[in-house]
This record gives sequence, C-alpha cells and structure tokens, in this order.
Amino acid sequence: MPEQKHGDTERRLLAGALSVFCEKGYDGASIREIIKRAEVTRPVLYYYFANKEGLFHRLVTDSFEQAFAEFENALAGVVGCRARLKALIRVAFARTECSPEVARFLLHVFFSPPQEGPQFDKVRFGRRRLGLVAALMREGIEAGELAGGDPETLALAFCGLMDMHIMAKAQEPERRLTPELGQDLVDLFMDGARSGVPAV
Amino acid sequence: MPEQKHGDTERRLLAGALSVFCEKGYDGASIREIIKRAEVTRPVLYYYFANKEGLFHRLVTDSFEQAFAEFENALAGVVGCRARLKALIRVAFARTECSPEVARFLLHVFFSPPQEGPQFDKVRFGRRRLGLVAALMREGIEAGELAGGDPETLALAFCGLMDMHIMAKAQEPERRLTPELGQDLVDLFMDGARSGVPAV
DNA sequence: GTCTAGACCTACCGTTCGGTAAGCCGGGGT
DNA sequence: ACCCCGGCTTACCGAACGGTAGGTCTAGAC
Repeated sequence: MPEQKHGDTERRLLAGALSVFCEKGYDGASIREIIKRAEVTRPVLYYYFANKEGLFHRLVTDSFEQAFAEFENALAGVVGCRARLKALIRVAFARTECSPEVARFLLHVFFSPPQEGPQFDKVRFGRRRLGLVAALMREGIEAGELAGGDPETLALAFCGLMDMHIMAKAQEPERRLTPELGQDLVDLFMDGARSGVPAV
Repeated sequence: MPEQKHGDTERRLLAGALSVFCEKGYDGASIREIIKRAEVTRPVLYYYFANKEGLFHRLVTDSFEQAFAEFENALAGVVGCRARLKALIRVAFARTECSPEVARFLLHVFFSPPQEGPQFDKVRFGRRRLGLVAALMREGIEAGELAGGDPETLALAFCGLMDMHIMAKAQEPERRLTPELGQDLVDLFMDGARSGVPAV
C-alpha cells in the first residue's frame, strides 16, 4: 500500500508544479505555492525531489520525452513529406487540445530567457525537435517532393507556423486546434498562400 | 548640464535593465544586478522609476512602440501583398541584427507565462502586431493575390515563421538574419515548399 | 553669501525566498 | 514485544529580495 500512496503523492507534486511553473515561470513559481496546490507540506517535496531545480528538470524531461516519442510514433509507417507533416501536426494539436498545460509549459521553457531557471540546456530539447522536422524536410527534398532550400530553415518555418498556433491557443483558450486546421496549415506550408494563378 | 546627466543616467538604467531582463526574465532579474550594470546605486533607480514594475513597463512599451512604428513606416507606399510582407520582414530582421536584445526581449515578453512579471496585458501587444499582419493578409485576399483562408490564421503562420527565426538567432547568435533570407521566407510563405511539378 | 532643488549617497527595513533539523507515527518483519 | 523504516510533521534557518528613510553634495538663482 505504500507503493500506491507514494506514487500518488509524487503525481500530485508533479501536477502542482506543472500548473504553477506554467502560470508563473520558473523564478516566479514558489515552492510554497507548489506544495499548496499539491496539498503537501514542504519537506515532502524535498523527500521526493532534490530541490526546486530537480522537480523542474524532471518535469521538463518527462514532458518532452513523452511528446517526442508520440511524434516519432505518429511518423512510423507514414510515407511522403506532406503526409508526414500532417501526422506530426495532428499529434501536436491533439496533445495541446487534451492537455494544454504540458504543451504550453514546453513552449514557455523553450522560449524563455537563457538564464531563467536552472542552467540546463533547454536549447538541446528545441534542437532535437527541430532535428526531427529538419530530417523530414531533407527526405522531402531528396524525394523531389520539396523544391529545395535549407532543410533547417524549412524546419524552423514549419515549427514556427505550428508553435505560433499553439501559443495563440494558450493565450485565448477558446481557439480550437482542430485536426482540419492542422491539415490546412500543412497545405499552406506546402502550396503557399498565393492564389493559384501561375506566377509569371 | 543637469539635463545631459539626467538623460544619460536614465539611459544607462534602461540599458542595464534591458540586458538583465533579457537574460533572466522579469522575476529572475534583481534590482541589485540592474543597478550594478547601470553603475548606479539603488535609490537612483527609484528616483527615475516608481519601482521594478515601472521600469519594466517603460521598457516594454518603448521597445514595442518603436518597433511597431518602424513596421508601419516600412509599409508606407509599398503595394502588393508579397512586397509588403517582404518590407515587413526586412525591417524585423534588420532590427534583430542591429539590436538583438530588443527583439529578444519583446519575444520573451510575448511568449512568457501569463502571470510572470506584472499583470499588464502583454497579450495586447502581441495582438496589435498580429492585427497589422492580418490586415495585410486581408488586403491580399481581397486583391486576389492570396488564395483565401482566415486572415488571422495566415497572420499567425507568417509571424510564426518570422519569429521562429528571430528566436533561433537569439539561441545561436552566429546565425545571420540577412535580407535575402527574409525575402526567401516570404517567397516560401507565398509559393509553398513543394516542388513546382504539379501535384497528383 | 545664502537658499533651493535636483541628483545622488549610506544604511536600514520587513518580507519572502529555498532549504533543513529533528522528531512523530503506523505497519510489516522477526 | 520489539524494532525499523518509509512517509510525513512542526518549527526553524540564513540569504536575497524589493523598497525606503534621511542625509550629502553640487550648481544655479538671487
């Protein structure tokens, strides 16, 4: 029975910390508020985690690894650049809709000032995701599906297009990130915004 | 002569605050470090600004208003959606290259957690810029230059594509945001990433 | 020479922060 | 009956925080 209680308390702590970090950022979040939301006293936090930084680090890596794994799963077996991008954005949007805090949290961490919070390499996480997308772009170019250009630039553009919509939802939660919107965004990325009349 | 000294001290304070806020975020920035970089004692800060929040607010509004004005100037007299987008991104990239801290600062503020720092409406600033871009898109649609779709969605996509490159430069300063890159990004946005061969 | 006011200083305040020492308590093993 | 240990408690700590009281110094007005 201790097993059950142990896991539950830890989960409450992680949930409380996620919501506070998500609202106030690392430095703005206080241990006192985290334990309040987790309905736990202070030393309990230090029983489960080394310190504030450890709790934060755990939260970041867990959230990121799970999201990243889902991205990779979504791509398995899907062929074609356009279809793969659609699979990617579908998962990203679905995740955001069903657990907005996690998505927000990761984006806030990624976009936060370099020295906010612990000194660990948030940039590394951003780059891993970017690398995944850049690989898609490279495949697309080699397959002749994409016109060309720098794969990393294309990846930045696509991630920007996707993340900006996720951030927008964070700021106005009534905005819906539907699968259809995701598909439209990929089509926009692939086909461009200009009207169909042939340019020149 | 007091006039000169007065302005200089205030400028040093603003510059110091900008660099600290930019590195550590609002909550991570301490008054002590700001005054250290400004080479000023503490009460001097409170002589020029009401408090930490006032200093921050001044910095945000000044930076934003100047950037926004430059955007509007850049658009004056330019016709055609593609050309207007190119003018916009050229100014944004040029600003980032010549004063990276200001650009970073604004993006960090815009993307920061909702309750980090003072309770003022950072969302409002984001929306003003988005409104500017959305208006461009609306014009483009009405002029038949753009295929259609929701102007706000198009604006989000374009801002994402642009901001993501600015953030990327913030994280690896050796990345260059050249005018040519800006033009290429607009062309990417307009024409899409897919190769020219007709799909299907 | 005296006064005033703007620009700035030293020294201090109360609060909140992250973190810890030391002990309580209940259940399982022996 | 005993102990042990995992999970938790109350009570406390030093440090850093944002902010202020009150005095000093200098330059210009008269």
